[in-house]
Amino acid sequence: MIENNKPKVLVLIGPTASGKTALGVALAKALGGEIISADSMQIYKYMNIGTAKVTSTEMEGVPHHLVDCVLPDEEYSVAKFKETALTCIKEVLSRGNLPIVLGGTGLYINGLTLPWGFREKDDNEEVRWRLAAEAEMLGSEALHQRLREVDPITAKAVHPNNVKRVIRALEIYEVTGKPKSYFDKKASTEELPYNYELIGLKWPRDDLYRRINRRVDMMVEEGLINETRVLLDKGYDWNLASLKAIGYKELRPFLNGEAPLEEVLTFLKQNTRHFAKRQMTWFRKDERIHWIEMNARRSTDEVLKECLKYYQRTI
RNA sequence: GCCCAAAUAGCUCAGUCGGUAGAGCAGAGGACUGAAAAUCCUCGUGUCGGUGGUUCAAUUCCGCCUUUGGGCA
Repeated sequence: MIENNKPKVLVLIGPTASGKTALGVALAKALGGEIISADSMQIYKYMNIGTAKVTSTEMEGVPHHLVDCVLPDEEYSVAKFKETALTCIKEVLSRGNLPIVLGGTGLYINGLTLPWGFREKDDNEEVRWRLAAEAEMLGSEALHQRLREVDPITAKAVHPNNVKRVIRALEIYEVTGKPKSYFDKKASTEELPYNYELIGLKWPRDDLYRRINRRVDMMVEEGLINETRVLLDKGYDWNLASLKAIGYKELRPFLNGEAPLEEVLTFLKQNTRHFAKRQMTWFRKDERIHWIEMNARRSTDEVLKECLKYYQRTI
């Protein structure tokens, strides 16, 4: 641990259904903290059950930020997240409280806690749209070929089939006139304003999968289907990034009368398991993370104590 | 009881005109810098139901048995 006088920020990560929400509240109460969510879906309003958003009773009076503050059809991004999260952290610190960043969106966690400097706005929906149409017409290989010409470094790192990322790289080039790899290199010199202490929750695969399956059933009991209907009634459509969240998009065939509920729920559980696996892949390689071994027998109190012990050691 | 069909990877099923077999899904591993709960990449040996026979060689052809469907009584 390098000694400096940067303020400490606690970061709690883990896959879905790992118990972050409850532990976050417990930590905040023990340390005088406030929660700053790093979750790309809990940010949206009207999406409560499906995103397993904290309820006001679960908060137990602990302030939660960056939850429930963007409309499902509003544009959002890592860059915006980083900007608002940094503002939030500053405010929490000014109140003399500990900022606790909590979430499972790996991109957001890295965007905030690694020296990823985001420039002035460099995304452009129109360009993106046009490139997508071109990909459709010319094929993904042709688009990748074009990227190879303007930015061979990025082209090498992105698989031709990953059209979305090929498009993004070309978009950066069109909007800024410079290749993506140029910015990636440039950003790495940014100095971080805080000492981020990362704690991760690690579950045995089987246990986590069982928790996921159980939680999906609970979501349905709590009214997930109705919540989805309400979103559609409000005029939000299936093409929005928000409606592509796990828990909503899987319900579509059922709501259209094309598939029985049971079938659709099996698929939803499966997608959630796949997602959890991807989250674990993302975080596993991050050597900054201090892992807490979870299992069904450990009480929240015991886990809390372990987290506190680790946190206090870093002071 | 008789007739027909099926039996191959955890599941659903291809296939081998006889030279020991491959897809999808599941599962596992991985990538990730302004959509990320998104997007994408890699990984397939299993008594080819059992048992006898024909054959240099049988998962493949033939007989019998078992199980599961379906039909006829």
